[in-house]
Amino acid sequence: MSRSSAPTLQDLAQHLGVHKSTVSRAMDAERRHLVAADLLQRIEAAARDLGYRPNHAASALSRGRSKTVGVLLPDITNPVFPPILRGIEDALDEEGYFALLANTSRPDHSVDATQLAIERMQAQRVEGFLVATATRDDAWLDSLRQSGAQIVLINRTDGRGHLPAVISDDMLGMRLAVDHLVALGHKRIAHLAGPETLSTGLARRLGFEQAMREHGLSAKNRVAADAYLVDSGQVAMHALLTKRDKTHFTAVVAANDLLALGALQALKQAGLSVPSDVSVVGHNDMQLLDQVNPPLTSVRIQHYEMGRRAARLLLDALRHRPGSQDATVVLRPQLVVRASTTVPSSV
Amino acid sequence: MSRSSAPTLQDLAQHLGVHKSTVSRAMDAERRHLVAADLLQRIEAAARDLGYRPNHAASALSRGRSKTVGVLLPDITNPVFPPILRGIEDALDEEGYFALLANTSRPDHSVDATQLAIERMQAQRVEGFLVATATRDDAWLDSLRQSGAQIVLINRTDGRGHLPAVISDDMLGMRLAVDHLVALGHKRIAHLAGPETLSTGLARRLGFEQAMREHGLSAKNRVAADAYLVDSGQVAMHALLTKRDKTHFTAVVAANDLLALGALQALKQAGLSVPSDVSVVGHNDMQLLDQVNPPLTSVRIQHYEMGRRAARLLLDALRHRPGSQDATVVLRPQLVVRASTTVPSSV
DNA sequence: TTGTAGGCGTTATCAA
DNA sequence: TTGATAACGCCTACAA
Repeated sequence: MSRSSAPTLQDLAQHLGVHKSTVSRAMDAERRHLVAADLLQRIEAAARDLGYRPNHAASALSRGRSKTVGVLLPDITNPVFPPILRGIEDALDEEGYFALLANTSRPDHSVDATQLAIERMQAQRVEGFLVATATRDDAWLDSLRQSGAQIVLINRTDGRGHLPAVISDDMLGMRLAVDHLVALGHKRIAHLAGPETLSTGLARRLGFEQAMREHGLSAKNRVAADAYLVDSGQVAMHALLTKRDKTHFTAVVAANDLLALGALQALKQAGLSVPSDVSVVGHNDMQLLDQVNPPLTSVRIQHYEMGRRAARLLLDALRHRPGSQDATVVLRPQLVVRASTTVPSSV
Repeated sequence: MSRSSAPTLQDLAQHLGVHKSTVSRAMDAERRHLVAADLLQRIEAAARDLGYRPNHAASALSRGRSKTVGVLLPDITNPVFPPILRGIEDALDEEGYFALLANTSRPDHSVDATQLAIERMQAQRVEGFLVATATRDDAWLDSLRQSGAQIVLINRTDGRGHLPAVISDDMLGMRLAVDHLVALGHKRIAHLAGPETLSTGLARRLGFEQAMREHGLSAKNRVAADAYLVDSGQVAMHALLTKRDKTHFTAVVAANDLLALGALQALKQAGLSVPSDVSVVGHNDMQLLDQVNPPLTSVRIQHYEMGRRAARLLLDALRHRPGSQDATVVLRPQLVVRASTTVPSSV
């Protein structure tokens, strides 16, 4: 009597002396009302007793929906992504979906990890893609889209802006940072920019320039880091420091927290102290930023919400719900003031 | 001629005038040699042309393997888990597997999130589970195991130690911390313990006690935090400070980095400075710990390796490979000395 | 070396 | 309200 493998609809049906179609109906919330109330109860009881578990693979095959979406991240180990992923999974969870994750940045740049990941995901018949790895010139995004895949971008947009996306208002974020510094009395403010291959790098640089312009200040003091990494920030800051004399600026707005941390190190090495000599502002407000030395003023981005909204948008599209298709959702950042910014010492 | 949906083996076969079984064989590395070389070439070419993608749901149904494993984490947002997950995914990736992730700690403790996650995963027919959420008295783990599921624990063990697990040597970790402090000249060392419902909390407390005993020192100075959180650490440290006079100890070994950060805050509030008044050691060496103030000495755990090895162990079990089944892999931690520890000031 | 037939567990469409 | 039948796409015998 002990079955070696999991019981099926057929087993249940046989056990109850009804047809499997009936049991199938009983299992589906949408069609449960077509089944007689008492029979329904017996079926549910039997399902519990025999420990019935629906076989997703069979259902996926039959209805052509895998209840699965692909998520492309550079690297979950980068502190901005965990909250985004958590937001995605919470939203997917509500509709019974799972995320298939791929970390596309690999130590060995042997093969195109992105392409491989996409192929594996397509074999799994994911119903759509959430992409947090877009650069401004990704060809694969276009061809993926043209193959009919549903896509929602997160945090970054592609070059054309053709794809639906959920991002943070990067221009606004930079304005908040600049306004804050100007209010403190700063006039000579430098920008530690991110890579311009990423939409965030570009948008934040533009945002910085515009904000400075609005205050009638020069935005010439700039370097770009080649990646959003602490080391890159340190190198870039160092370059900025040696390029000009040290007192050429009294504050630095970094395009990203990791860059800001690198800047902190470079400033320290140059014998400058933060914030008394130079004020520093980061971007993202990632975890533990309140514990560093000094606690970093930063532009807080709604990472969790970004993931959640993106997943919702994708699910809406999959259900052919009206939901703001082909829309770009722009979330509002917020300045978090901590100890790394203060009034300029030497005016 | 344009097909609306993805081409199948059947489509390919028809296109080539062969039978779908032949095409099926050509697609499988294990049985490819049974197909004539020239035919194989034509099949591969056609597959490329038509853009054939294997349908995973169909193959999963047919062979009863989903190529998917379930991963249970408390919360990916906790900084210890991203590297573990990355290790898991890198290992799974190599064998064509995907991870289905569930964050079991939810703001609303409405229903048992773990139970729900497991059910959803079982419906997806995951082939096994990687569990990083075990407490020392989890009943569900036993019943899951008894239902025939393959399980490998990560970072924490269950109470009985019946299940295969990959953990860090917590006793050794504490000894490294204590030895370091004793070598610096500390004699009165306190322990900021973690919850004893978790195997790590217990093992680290025992490790602390044993290490102290080996040095002929008293291990009486202890408090336990109720969770591995900064706030809990602060509260617990505060309790320890008020319970006795402040100079009752010259160093604190925390069971976890977040607790150590909380301790840092509590000490600061009490007007004590680290490390000149009190030395502090953390555990885990999570990211950015080198950026906090002061940079924290900590016991580094091989998180990435832990995830990777656990996933490998599970895959080995699934393949019925000999692989050290039912074994517990214990990884070696390493002390990372930074600025939060120094010689005791008042001896 | 290739073809045939049947089944994996579920859902959809009809018919009763 | 329930039952019968035929897919869904692939895989595994077994036969040719």
